[in-house]
Amino acid sequence: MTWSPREKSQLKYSLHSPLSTLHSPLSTMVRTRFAPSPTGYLHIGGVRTALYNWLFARQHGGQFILRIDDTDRQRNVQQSLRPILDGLRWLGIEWDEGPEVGGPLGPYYQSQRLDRYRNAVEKLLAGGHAYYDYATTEEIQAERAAAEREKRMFRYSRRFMAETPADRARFEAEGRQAVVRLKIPAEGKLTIDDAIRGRVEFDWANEQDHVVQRADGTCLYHLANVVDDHDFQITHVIRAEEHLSNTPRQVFIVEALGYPRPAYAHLPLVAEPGSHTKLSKRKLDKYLKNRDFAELFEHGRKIAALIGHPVEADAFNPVIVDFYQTVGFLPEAIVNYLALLGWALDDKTEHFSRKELIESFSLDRVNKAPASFDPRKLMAFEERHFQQLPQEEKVSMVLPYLQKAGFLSDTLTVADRAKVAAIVKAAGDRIKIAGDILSFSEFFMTKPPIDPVAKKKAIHKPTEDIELLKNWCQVIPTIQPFEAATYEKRLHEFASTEERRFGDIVRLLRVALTGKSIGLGLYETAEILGYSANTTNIQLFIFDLAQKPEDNLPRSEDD
RNA sequence: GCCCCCUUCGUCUAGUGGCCCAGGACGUCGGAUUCUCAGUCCGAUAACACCGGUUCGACUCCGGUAGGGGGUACCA
Repeated sequence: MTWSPREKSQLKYSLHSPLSTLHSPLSTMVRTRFAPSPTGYLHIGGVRTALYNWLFARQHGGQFILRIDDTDRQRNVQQSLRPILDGLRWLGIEWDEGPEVGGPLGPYYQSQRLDRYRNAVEKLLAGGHAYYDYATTEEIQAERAAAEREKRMFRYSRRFMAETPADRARFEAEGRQAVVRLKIPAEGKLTIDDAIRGRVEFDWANEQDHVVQRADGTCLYHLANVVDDHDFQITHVIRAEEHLSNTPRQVFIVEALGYPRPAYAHLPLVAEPGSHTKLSKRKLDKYLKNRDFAELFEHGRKIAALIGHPVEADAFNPVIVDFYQTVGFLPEAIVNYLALLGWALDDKTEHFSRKELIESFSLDRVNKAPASFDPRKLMAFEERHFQQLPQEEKVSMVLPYLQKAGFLSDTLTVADRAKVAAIVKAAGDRIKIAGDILSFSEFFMTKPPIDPVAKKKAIHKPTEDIELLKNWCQVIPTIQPFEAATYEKRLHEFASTEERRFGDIVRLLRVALTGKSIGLGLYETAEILGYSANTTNIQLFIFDLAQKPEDNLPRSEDD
């Protein structure tokens, strides 16, 4: 069933009725959370979930909590957490409570809350909502296989359920060990009013007696999740759609424990480019076959290679946030793009500042269908946000890349900064990512390498071209002051006396000065390079032409 | 298999019964501008998954089908 926006917004308030009817200060409080498991990287889909939680909390003046789901991995948690914490901070998704921030309800690591879970299990057991089960894994598997053979749905027979101390003693005498299972009702329905999907109905008959505690006493995700959400007073559980099917068992635990039910909002998946399958970090090879994805990767790879960042590293992957941070994307652009991946304000507004997002975000305008990740559109947002940056900020963003690539030393001179500022200004919209500054390396080299293809394109007749360049070198000292405007004027005068097409001269000079066929405007290039580099680069080029005549044949028709 | 969710241009989306022979953005393709590239400007292209029903009228409501996705763990 679908809901009108009005119905939906009414739903928003009636949903978490246990809280809103309390008339306590809690009723107006919004608390959301993002609960990553420490995997060592921040997935772009995870960021979107975190972002929506954060936006929702900020909009309502509530709190955004970061909790670490490390029930499964005790080792290297801190190390695996680092990229996640750094990534979130870089994107400006700050948490009010959680790791490195603390908070009144800590600890914020599941691995440090085990006693809480144990208590909950006890309570479940005491209330008759769970039971000790002594079946072995093999026995369960056998039942499952039998069900499959008979083409009926598997449901555990509860053959080794122990509800009395006597039962327990009997099974234990056989050397069996107990897990704790949920005692799911045999029939009946469960309705969930999802803030995004509307009303969703489940049949208890389709649920399993899920295990909540292992034989060794450790507990499982769903139990921990529910207990933590309650302990942290989470009012709105906003998470990916993959959890929708798991919600019944969580609601079961919620009710069995007598907790108030939080509001649920299940977000559509972030899918692969051009598909509706969940975007995965592990399928880089597959995505690289997608032209747009490959282009983004390649763009980043070039930058990374120049700054000595390992491009074969696991985290160097456009599915992972680290990629964008490494090559110099703007957090604002990523946030803007991701906000729109599954949500829209209206039929035209696309460009949002963080503040605007906080003001206009709403759960009831979140879409239901999976949204595929479009590298191209992300890039478009990056371009737009970068364009709007003040010159000074562009310069500050770009400088570290020149330093990392070894074009500038760690201690910057005023002249360095001025030069970079001039390049950034002349580059205009050519710089889209901070790392793009590295495509203007010619300004930082005493002898820029000459691109053979560029050279071939610019050369017509080597001897005449050399002659032309020599003549131009005679003119250079007369360019006073040595600036773009005067350079342009002299060059036009020069072109008319030489009787060569202006475009040809420009092309030739560009290669002579920079070694490339593409670059900034020629006059600006000349000005930034300065008087001496102008003459020496041209002389080096002439030398190159004279040395390797075989390379300098005029290009043929089919070139 | 069973359960749940989803379905508007290639992609992100607007659309809450007549405003829609469907609007915006990215892309793509043309064209203009410039010394290259980027940008900018102008134009074009392209979608309501399908079948029934309800209604004077359906992208919008209902039913079904198909397709896609998720779940079904002593993973999270």
